[in-house]
Amino acid sequence: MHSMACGRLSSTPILNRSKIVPASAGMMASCNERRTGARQEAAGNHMAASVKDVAALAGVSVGTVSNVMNRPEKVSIAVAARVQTAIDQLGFVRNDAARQLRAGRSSTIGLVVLDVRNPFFTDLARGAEDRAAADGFSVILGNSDEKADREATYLDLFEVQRMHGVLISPFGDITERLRRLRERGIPAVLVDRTSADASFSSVSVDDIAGGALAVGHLLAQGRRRIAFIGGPLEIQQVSDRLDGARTAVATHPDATLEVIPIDGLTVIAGRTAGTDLVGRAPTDRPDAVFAANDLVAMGVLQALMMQGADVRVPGQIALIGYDDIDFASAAVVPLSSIRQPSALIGRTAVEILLEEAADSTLAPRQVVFQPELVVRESTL
Amino acid sequence: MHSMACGRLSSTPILNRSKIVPASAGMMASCNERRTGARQEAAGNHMAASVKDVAALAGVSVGTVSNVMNRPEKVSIAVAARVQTAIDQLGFVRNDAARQLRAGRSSTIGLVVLDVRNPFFTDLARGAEDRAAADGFSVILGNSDEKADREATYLDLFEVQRMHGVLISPFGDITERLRRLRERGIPAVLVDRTSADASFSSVSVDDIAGGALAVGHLLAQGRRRIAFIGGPLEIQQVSDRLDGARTAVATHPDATLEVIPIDGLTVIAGRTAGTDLVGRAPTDRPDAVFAANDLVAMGVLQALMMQGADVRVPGQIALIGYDDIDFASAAVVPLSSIRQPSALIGRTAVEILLEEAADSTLAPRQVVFQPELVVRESTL
DNA sequence: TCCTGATCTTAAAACGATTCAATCGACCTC
DNA sequence: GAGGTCGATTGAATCGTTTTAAGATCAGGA
Repeated sequence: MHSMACGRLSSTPILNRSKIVPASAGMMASCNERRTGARQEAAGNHMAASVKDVAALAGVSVGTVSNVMNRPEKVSIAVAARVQTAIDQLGFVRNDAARQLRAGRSSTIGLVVLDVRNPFFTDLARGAEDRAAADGFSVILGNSDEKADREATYLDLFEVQRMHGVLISPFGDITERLRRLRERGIPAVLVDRTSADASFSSVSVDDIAGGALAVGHLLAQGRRRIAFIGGPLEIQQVSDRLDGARTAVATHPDATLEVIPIDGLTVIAGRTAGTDLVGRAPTDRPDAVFAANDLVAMGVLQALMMQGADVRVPGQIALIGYDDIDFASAAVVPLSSIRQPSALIGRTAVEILLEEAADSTLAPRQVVFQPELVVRESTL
Repeated sequence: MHSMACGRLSSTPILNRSKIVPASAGMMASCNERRTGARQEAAGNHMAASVKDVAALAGVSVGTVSNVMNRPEKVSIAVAARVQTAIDQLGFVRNDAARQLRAGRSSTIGLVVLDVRNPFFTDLARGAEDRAAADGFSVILGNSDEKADREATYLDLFEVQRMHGVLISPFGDITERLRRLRERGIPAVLVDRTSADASFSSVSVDDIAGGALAVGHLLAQGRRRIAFIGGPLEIQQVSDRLDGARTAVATHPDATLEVIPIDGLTVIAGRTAGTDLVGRAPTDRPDAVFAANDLVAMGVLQALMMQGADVRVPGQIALIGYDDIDFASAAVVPLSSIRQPSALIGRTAVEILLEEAADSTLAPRQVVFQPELVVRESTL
């Protein structure tokens, strides 16, 4: 491990069938290393100062130094000032490991999300961080990437670190694992998912309401021949959104709902379904499409707007997505969508977590937020 | 903090001018809370077991228990088995705070990235995690979101946690801050950026080469009237890519480079520039476009492929982007792009970091990787 | 003067894992 | 059987902070 030579490391594997040509032929990822002659000032490492050093410099006891930092009201202003000066002078920074050891647990909250690239989760994380910071807690973020082993690795890490608590959008069934954490004094709150047996608190969004909201909007715009494009239906979120769509359609006697299943929530799958619509006789087409998420919606939009396709959005077909990702507003025709209150979910989850961490006898709670409709050009 | 009432929390602020309609009128984000009657099994919290408990149960000393976990070769098989049984039986999990306190520093590496939504950084993080795990280290991820205060908050956290080391794609000029960390024994390695005065190791990608690679490919495809769309040029990455483009064009006496500046690397800006091209007389149009990144390229593509526009890609205009984001391959016309070896950067950075953590006298190194060309339909 | 509080400060005992010098056996050799 | 060697095991010291009971100092009232 100590002899990393330039170019010895293997390159990233190629992920698809595209032709790849490295910049300098012969090496997948060649590298160029430069070493500066300057070396670090020898032994600048003057052993990080401890409370003991601060106490000595300020001429007080270590207990007083601790009080200055944690309960300033217990110490006279004169002494506090003297200690503060010493702290600044030595550049003292508290050793959190020692603090945690004494405290019995960390003042950090662990958050594991399914996909850190998804703006929903980053916004959620932001909300959690903000709320945690207000009470002096930090949040560290783990990305399970929908892989059980990665999820487990993070939970292990959080356990040895004796985290204050854990927020998680679970991938598999991990209630057993979470139960064990709770026995150790580490509470957990589920985000974006509900706990099957309600044994853990959760904060989630009502996807059924979201589906009803989307289709209700299409109906309110005068559309009647609705198509739902999404799948696979095994995904809870997808089937919930479809259920919502059904309930909305049921309120209009003359409205119909066509379900067009696809095999994944991707742009490509959406485009395929969209191309299919383009190929139909105009009278056979729906006059509105509800896509299970924004990626699918963008695929559909691409197909409809393609050169040669004679379908106008929203003229002939109104289109609405779900999730309100950044790209939704940057689409050729800005996309209407359903937005989830991501940051609010994060904030609320932290709030509940902190309460449970403070009082482990609290009964679990299930909080369900309602999504919001974002109207843009694609449904006007 | 102990009395969170449903609905008391304020909703997320609205980010753009879109019309927003909440699902249930009157509340921006209404919520629905359910409380289960069941309460936690009283006092299941049987105080987490410590080495002492394990030692007692196994009938050995604490030192031996520690040896079983950290230097199994120093302990007889019989005793090791006995201790392991005790560990399993008690569900013992090491308290990392105590371990760290004794060790003097954490076995965790901190990583701060500019934008956690950017696949480049998540791939980089993945590479870093994998490499770190191989040596028994963990990586925790912080998202500075290009905000100096968030960046500073993470560095503070890493300092009190006495991290083993820090990887960072810096936002502002933080060499002073990093120098302080280094004095405390926490080395830092810059990723995706080079250190101005070479006082820190860095692992980055050669954007000039990337620009040359992109345009070289266009020229090799027989294109001669190249346009570069990107901006603002103050961004180092943008101007480097443009410089690379210039050097490539200079190798062909009959090739020309038109620079079309835009005010941001967004889909919208790209579409505006693209619409401009569509408006030109066909003979005034370039026959190839190099967009400063994939978002811009997608905007350009949208404009060119729009209903009514009579421009074919790659027929009339070849198009290449930069970064190879997921969307690039899912575009209407799959987009050629320049890929950076993200995971490799992460791996290498960890490798260097671990070396420097082991030997603080090592001179800083600058490693520069070469990007790769990914050819798809848009340039064929 | 002495006592009573009030206020501020101290010293020592935790917290839990690691480490290292010391000890203990067991076995071998002379 | 004494001395030596080697491996396995022990136990006390250690890391840096927080906490707490006890101590010190001072002011004011009896």
